Amino acid sequence: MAEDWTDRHVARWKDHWLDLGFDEEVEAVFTRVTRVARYLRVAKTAAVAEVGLSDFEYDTLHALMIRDTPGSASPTELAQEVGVTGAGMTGRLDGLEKAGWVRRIPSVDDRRRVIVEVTRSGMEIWKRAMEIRGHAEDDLAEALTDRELATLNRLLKKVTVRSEEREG
Amino acid sequence: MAEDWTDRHVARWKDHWLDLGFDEEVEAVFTRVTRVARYLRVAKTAAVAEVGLSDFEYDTLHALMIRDTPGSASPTELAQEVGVTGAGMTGRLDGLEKAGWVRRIPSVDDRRRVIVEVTRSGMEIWKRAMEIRGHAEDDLAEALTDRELATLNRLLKKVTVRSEEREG
DNA sequence: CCAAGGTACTTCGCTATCTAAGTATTCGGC
DNA sequence: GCCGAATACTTAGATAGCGAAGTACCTTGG
Repeated sequence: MAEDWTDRHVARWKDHWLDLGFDEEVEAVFTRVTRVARYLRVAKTAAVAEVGLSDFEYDTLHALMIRDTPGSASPTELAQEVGVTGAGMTGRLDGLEKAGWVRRIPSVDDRRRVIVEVTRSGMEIWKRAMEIRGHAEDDLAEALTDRELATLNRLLKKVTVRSEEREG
Repeated sequence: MAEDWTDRHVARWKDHWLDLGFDEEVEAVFTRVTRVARYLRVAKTAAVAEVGLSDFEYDTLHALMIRDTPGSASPTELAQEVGVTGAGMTGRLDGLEKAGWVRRIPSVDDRRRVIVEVTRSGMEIWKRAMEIRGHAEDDLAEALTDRELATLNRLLKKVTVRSEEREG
């Protein structure tokens, strides 16, 4: 199999790492994970741009949709799920609300709270973006057989389980 | 094996995806890749903060060091390698230069060009950050046996090879 | 050898996001 | 039942990064 960027990277740095105590295999795995994630991010950005969404708009709508209570959440919950601060989420929601993709509803039982709800048009644009994004992912997945995909999934899960332990 | 976030995510959305034509296994794999990358990013941020570097400072020094010509590059090359625009790199280098971690040297044979060079202190702080970051990665890698790590690497490479084809 | 176009970097104005502080509301112990 | 602490969200000010325009320099074709 041909070389990838990571192979060249590792070959170049093998010697330098000796005194840093780096494990070649570990470095390669995480370099590849990071590079796949980076590719996915760029591909996603391009995909969602096709329907007129910017990256962070899609991410916010996506977080809103894939919850236990799809299409409804508090700003704080959304902020945690997409990994931005509360202030950042306020800004995102301002934009989404102005575009008509979500609306803010004051909570009745706790007047500090706000309920964010996706609108019909918000749901629709998200679905369209999802679809295009899915094609990009399917295309990448074709690099693997079904069996390989299952193995990859199994091994990755071992890693995510540990990472989620670490996150607490 | 216990559930991870992705398992719950997929279980929740299986039904909704039917009409979007999503493959459960593909979605799970890329969700996990993204989540591992996110964990690595957060862990790296914490690691490099310990030596007093912010994320983007470390990334820039790192790109400068892991090249064919370690410790020396043009702003444009660095910008491409870390994935920011030229303007962004100008800003980053301003900061790094002020901190004394790199210096800008005007090129003699082409006076449009600038050569960015790491300084002694820049190299040292990068190495210290590298080391701490390495521990975080090793810790995560312990979720796998050597054999599993090798398999994961082999399968991930198939994916990166394809992604690099797509990137052209 | 000069003009037109390309390249390398920087500056400028704008946006998304951050931290910290502010506002409004609810909770909990006395 | 009240007052201090906690919670939910927003506002304010600062910063990193983007795209586009600007500056300086090099290259190339006539």
